[in-house]
Amino acid sequence: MQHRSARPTQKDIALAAGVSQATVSIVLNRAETSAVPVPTRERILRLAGEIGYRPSHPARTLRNARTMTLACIVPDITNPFYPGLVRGLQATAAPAGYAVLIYDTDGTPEGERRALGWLQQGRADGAVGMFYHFRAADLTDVARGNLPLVLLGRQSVRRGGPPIDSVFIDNVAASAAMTRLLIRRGHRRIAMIVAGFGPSQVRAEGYGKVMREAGLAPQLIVDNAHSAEAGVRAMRTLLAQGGDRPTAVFGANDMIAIGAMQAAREAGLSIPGDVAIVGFDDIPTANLLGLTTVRQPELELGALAARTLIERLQPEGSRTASRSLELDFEIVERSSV
Amino acid sequence: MQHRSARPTQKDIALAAGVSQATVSIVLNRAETSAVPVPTRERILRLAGEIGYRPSHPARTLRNARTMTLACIVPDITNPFYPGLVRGLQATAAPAGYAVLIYDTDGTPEGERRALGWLQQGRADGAVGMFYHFRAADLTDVARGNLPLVLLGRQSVRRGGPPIDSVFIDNVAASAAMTRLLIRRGHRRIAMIVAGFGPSQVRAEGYGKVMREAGLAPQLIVDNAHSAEAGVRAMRTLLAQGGDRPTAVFGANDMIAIGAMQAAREAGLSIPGDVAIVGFDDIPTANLLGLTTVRQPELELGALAARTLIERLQPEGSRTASRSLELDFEIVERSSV
DNA sequence: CTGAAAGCGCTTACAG
DNA sequence: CTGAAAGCGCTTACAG
Repeated sequence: MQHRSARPTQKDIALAAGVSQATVSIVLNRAETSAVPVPTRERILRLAGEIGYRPSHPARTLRNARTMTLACIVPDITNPFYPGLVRGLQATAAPAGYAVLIYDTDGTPEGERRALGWLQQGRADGAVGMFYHFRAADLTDVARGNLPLVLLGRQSVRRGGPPIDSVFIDNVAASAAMTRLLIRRGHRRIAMIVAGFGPSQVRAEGYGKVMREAGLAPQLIVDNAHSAEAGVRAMRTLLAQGGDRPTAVFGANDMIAIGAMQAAREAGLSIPGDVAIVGFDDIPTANLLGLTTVRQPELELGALAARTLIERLQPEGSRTASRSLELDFEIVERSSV
Repeated sequence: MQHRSARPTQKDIALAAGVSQATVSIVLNRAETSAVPVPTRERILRLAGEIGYRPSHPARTLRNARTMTLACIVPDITNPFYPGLVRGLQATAAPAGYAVLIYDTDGTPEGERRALGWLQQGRADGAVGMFYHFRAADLTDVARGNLPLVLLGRQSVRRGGPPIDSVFIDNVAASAAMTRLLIRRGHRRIAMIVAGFGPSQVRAEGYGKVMREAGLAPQLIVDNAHSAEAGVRAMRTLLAQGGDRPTAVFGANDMIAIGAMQAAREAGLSIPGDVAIVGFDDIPTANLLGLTTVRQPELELGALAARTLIERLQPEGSRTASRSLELDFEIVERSSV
């Protein structure tokens, strides 16, 4: 009962059909009916069905040097931005025959290193990933192993080395636009809550630029995570400033912004009456909470990343130079401003 | 530049070190220093480092008949309940050397069939999954292929066949408890919004039982998804009932409940003043929206599923009978009641 | 038209 | 102490 009924192989079919294993392989894989006489062909197909034959994925992988698997490397799968990305990725990958391997790096250098180690073992044919702690240069090793990489977020142009593509929205422009919106609404004391790494960096850049251009003093609160908890902590710090506290707070992502909203409400403040709060990403919750934010088209980003990766995996795919693919963002105004 | 620098293999190291490939394998894999003389050993290890050797995962998989991969099959990764589960799964799987493959079935029979097909190709050593359309009996084929399965949700006891484990909370008891809470708060007209499949079924059972015991008439609104959109649609239907409309609405999961909240607010109703709303799962957003709900410990469920699977994959693991592992739920009261 | 053979990169008995 | 060989399950030239 607990017995391992070994999975049937082509050899088993060949034995039953009285042909060679190679013939079985040909019948099962090649469309051209020409080679094998129809009766033999049909006998083989019938037996394969009866016996419950399934091709061995590991064997095919070794033989064909293709895993038919794409890896997706994310810092935190529980941040709702990423499941949307994964879904877009998978929706494009699955019809093309690719499975999706997920690595949650937890946003740590060790996690990212571990993910790269696995990639280098040939677990996937390509990867799309968001790295906080590695730059394109660090990733060249991986890409050199003939493993196409699509990075989320813009990358500096590299010369030489294997192509590394990227898909992204213009984070600097988006956070600049959001900052301008706040200024237009009359805000002068605008703080931004960021983490010291990852997407926070470019987003802080757009914010800082616009603030200085407007003659306003940027106020960055740096926490160590892109989470709601980080937002709560930072917001409490801001509120402790008393009378000088900002009238508007920009979270580097929606999770941070939502945490900030929570902390503001706990402190008895109304949004946007006492303080305006905005975020970045447009995760589903943002809509429910009325959070004004920057919409990133995560499904499209995932789908585009998958398409780019799959193109690279075509025979001629490695010929073209690195591509930087930019999608449009959108400022979504809701009730939190 | 675009050249494929083929990945180095044990053969390359052997060539450089002047030993056989088998010796390289032994040095790289076996702890016992005994067999190979220290200088040879060190030379091999040094060369392996210099040459940038990484074991080929596909080759190991074929040879060892183990993929070191666990599959996770979910109906909708964008439902925030599942990323938490995935995270718990991965946090336990990764240290044990297992990668996690994600399949989003979209809750459709085709999606589930495709996932099972992939499993049968030997892409993973085991799987934890939530199936809407297949029952344990349908899954026996997969399990018979010596692929351990951990189902999310209680399964009817099966006799014979390979063991299929399950991890779950008592959904019937949980929805019964939630329904009792609403009754205790004085509600009499309590409706439940469900999908016609998946976890909705057992949850509707607990609700119906308690309602009838209390002499109240159950009112089930059946939609075809466990999404916020489904909640919006169903809530609009309920509100169209006018004066007889329910004073409390129970969503079969939090997404549905959140949709219902949205529709209620759009209709100008206050929560819980005009209508109480409760959900099921306790996704992160529930906390932010003040939704009273049933807490499922998703991280623990994921971790427990991973541990159960990994135990099954041990040499003696297939000996024990099927296990049904129940975790405790918790009613989390917030402001929506 | 079909079979025998090589080989993908490993691990593991088995010889010497 | 180390090498030669077999084999995991496939695919693909290459012979006949």
